[in-house]
Amino acid sequence: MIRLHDTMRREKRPFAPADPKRVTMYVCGPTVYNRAHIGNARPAVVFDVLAQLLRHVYGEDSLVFARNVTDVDDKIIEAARDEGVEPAVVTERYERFYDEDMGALGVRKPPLTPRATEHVAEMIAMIARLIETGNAYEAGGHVLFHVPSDPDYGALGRRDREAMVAGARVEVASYKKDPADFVLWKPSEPHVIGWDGPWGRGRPGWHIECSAMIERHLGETIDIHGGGLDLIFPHHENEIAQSRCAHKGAPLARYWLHNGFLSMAGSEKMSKSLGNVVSVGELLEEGHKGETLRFALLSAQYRQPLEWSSQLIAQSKATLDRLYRAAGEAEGGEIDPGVLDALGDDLNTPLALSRLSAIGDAASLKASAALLGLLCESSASWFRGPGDTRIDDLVAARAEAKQRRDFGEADRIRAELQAEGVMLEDGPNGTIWRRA
RNA sequence: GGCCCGAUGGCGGAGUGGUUACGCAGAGGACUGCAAAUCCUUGCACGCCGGUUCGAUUCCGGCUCGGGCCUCCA
Repeated sequence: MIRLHDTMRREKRPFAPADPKRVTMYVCGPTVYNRAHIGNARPAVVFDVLAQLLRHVYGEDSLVFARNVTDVDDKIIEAARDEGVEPAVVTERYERFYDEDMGALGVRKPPLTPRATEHVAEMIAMIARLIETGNAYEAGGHVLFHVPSDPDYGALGRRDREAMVAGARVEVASYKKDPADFVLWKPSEPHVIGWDGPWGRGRPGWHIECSAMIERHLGETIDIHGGGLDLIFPHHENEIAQSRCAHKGAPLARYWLHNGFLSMAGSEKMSKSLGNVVSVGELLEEGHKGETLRFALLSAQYRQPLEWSSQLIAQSKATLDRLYRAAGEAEGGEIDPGVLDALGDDLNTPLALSRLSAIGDAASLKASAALLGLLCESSASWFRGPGDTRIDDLVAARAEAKQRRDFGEADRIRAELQAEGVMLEDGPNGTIWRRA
């Protein structure tokens, strides 16, 4: 049984898909205008684990999982202009980086990764419907969603209109009927990327992208919608309003999941604008393995805050080393019920990780860890990477020295290897080496 | 200002109305030529003040501190 925390109800409740043969999940993906930082990786990893769990419970082919790519956006337009290239050059480059970085973290690419630019027709159709239903209006070349037309607006973030208006820190555009109204379609100047629509040449607003792509690929009401905590308002709130109003009141999602944030040692949230970010690419270049980073991201339950630090990485590496030793090259085990239970309880990954330590059978350990996307490579490649005959030769020379009880020479070789990060372990079947 | 979340040992982090995980690091021991690895043992905690209770780290209230959202943001 799976229980999930639903942001809409602020409680954990049993998960029951509308159709167990077709479990639908949508997660907000990246806006591709720069490299992903480690905080961006948290939802990718977390929902990857959830996807694996759902596949395990409902069957490999029962999960319909989409993660969008936002490839039209003002940040992208800006980045492209700065570089003097077409937006597609920017988006293609960073989409590829995103796939590489997430791949390094063991994130399986979702079966559906719809791009916004390939769904403009669907967005236009949905906007037109919203105008027909009286939930949207055209003004000053823009099309805006009229928030007061939706009495249920604000349920996800528990926010009333007064609060939204009172707290608004933005200047309200003059063409808005209501300060809370948000853009569905905005005009594009001639030199800016745009599409010809019923309201002139323009481009879609951010929120309508997700609503339209969900409708197209998953349906009107989906089982799970995920994303970061900061998307609750306004992004998810607006998605909900658009979709509900376009679908005669049908709710957009049955369960809303939101991951908590990563912070840097300095305490504040990691964000691009604060500049306290560390990109996944940088961490990999520093020599950290993707799996170590993945383990670190899973060391706290997904809704809890997690402080990112070099110590966290080191602890994760040390723990993984021990697990890889225990797992060895075993194969074909059964998934441990304790691990399954822990994951089923709102994705309690730290508890699942602790259960891993208690598993005695190596094959079962490996199978259970695989559910978390861990211990997926062979123990040998984890510790040694590509073979190295020079090290093998030195190890053999040391074995010879030990044979003639020349421990001075043996220790000298060991120290030499240690200096370059190669650790030796003498066992009953000879010496094995590994990289630190 | 409004709304929301968190506070557990040296570090990470679960969980629970009463006997308090697990991992990392540390200490002691076994093993080893010495190490490493492994195994055994071990020390260390539930922010503050009230309340409810036979009993609270766990429930309730207040406080302090930290964080998030209210603008693009995972």
